[in-house]
Amino acid sequence: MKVHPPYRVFYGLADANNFYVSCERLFRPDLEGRPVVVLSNNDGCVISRSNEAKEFVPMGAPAFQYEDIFREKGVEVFSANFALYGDLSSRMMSLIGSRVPEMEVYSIDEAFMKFEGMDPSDTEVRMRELRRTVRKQIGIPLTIGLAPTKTLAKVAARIAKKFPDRTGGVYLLDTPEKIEKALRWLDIEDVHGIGKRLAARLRRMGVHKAADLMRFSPRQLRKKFNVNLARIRRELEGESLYDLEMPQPRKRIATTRTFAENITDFEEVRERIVTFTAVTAAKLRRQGSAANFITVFIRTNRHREDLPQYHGAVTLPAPYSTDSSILLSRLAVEGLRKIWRDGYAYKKAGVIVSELVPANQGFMNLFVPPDDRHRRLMPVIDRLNAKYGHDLLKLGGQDPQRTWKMKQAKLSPAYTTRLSDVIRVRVPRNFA
DNA sequence: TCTGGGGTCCTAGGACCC
DNA sequence: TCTGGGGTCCTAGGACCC
Repeated sequence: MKVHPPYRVFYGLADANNFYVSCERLFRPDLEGRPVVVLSNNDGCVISRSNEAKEFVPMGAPAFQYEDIFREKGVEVFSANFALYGDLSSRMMSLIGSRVPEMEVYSIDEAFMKFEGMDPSDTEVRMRELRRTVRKQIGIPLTIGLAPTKTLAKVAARIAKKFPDRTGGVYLLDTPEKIEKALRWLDIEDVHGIGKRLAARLRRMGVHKAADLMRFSPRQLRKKFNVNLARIRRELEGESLYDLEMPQPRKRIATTRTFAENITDFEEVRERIVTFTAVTAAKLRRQGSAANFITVFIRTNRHREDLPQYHGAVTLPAPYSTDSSILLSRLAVEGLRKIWRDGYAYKKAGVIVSELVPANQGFMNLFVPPDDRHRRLMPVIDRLNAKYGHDLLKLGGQDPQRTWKMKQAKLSPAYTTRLSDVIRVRVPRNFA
């Protein structure tokens, strides 16, 4: 059922270009026009690439396999600096939010917008202004797509990004003709919600472009694949099914890490698990939730076929809904003891809390009263950590020396969030 | 030697109930 | 002898996203 114009509602997608790389370039303008990549935790794999680097580094590439190429091509390499990216992201989002009627922060570098009852070409003009403002005030280059549905706004943004010269970084998909042309151009795996697996199955059925999906009715797609693909098809035809979403509390919160080295010692893993739990509990408190279950897992390096493999996981119920670092850590260590097997080289571990409820109206277990002391202690810990840094207050189970560290060989300074890292500008005496 | 982390939703299949 | 069928809940695993 094709939806015809005039479209009353338009969705916009504002998408930062190569966001992490753009954040690094902000303080290193000399890197403009040069190949730059940002690596994941532990300097493991490539998670952001400048346009120049995209030519020879695939997304997700293991960094150690590309060291020679980085050297040859003169690629500037950065360890991920999430404190910096998070801070720039929230500045960017507040600025965007102040310039549009409705916005949904979709990810660290993307926001959906909604425009109702407005003239699309006026909106386009405003989006070009917004793009300039963000570039000027935050320093981050944006791409913006506008269309009658969220899925099409993604398509529009992709076109704007692919043809910056012709679009000026903003593209409006506002007529059936333009939409059809876009869908004939767009590869099926580039449709939002269609991943590698689904794309492979679709291509085997002769669906190579987004437009080819229209040969199947939503009912057929639902039957052969799933409801989601049926919805995607309808959205691609201009029928809006996905509205802006308001921020919801997380249903699960996790802290997991790959270790820089293999660990065989129980005490070392236990210390990390306690730290992961403390971090998780702090995230829990920040969103005002309490958990009913905690999952702990440990695993060996799955890429090492020459070593014996083991993956252990266990989920334990809390005696009552809790956000206490102390109680959750106790449970986590109890779980770790259950899954621990001597003789393996552990490479990764993590903690996940689930079945979250609002902290102030948690389900009470009549037989195990919540420990009120923790309830008063935790906010104190959070305030002190916020004020003096995360390493100040630790639980008994954490190593006060913090003997372990992520590998972060190429970390940039925390320019915007740590006073000692703020850039100093020297102004000549006779300036201005 | 070195291969990320944090989320969401959907589906299939088993258990159980009436 | 006849061996139903629908609903619900739960879980594991798949698929997807950035």
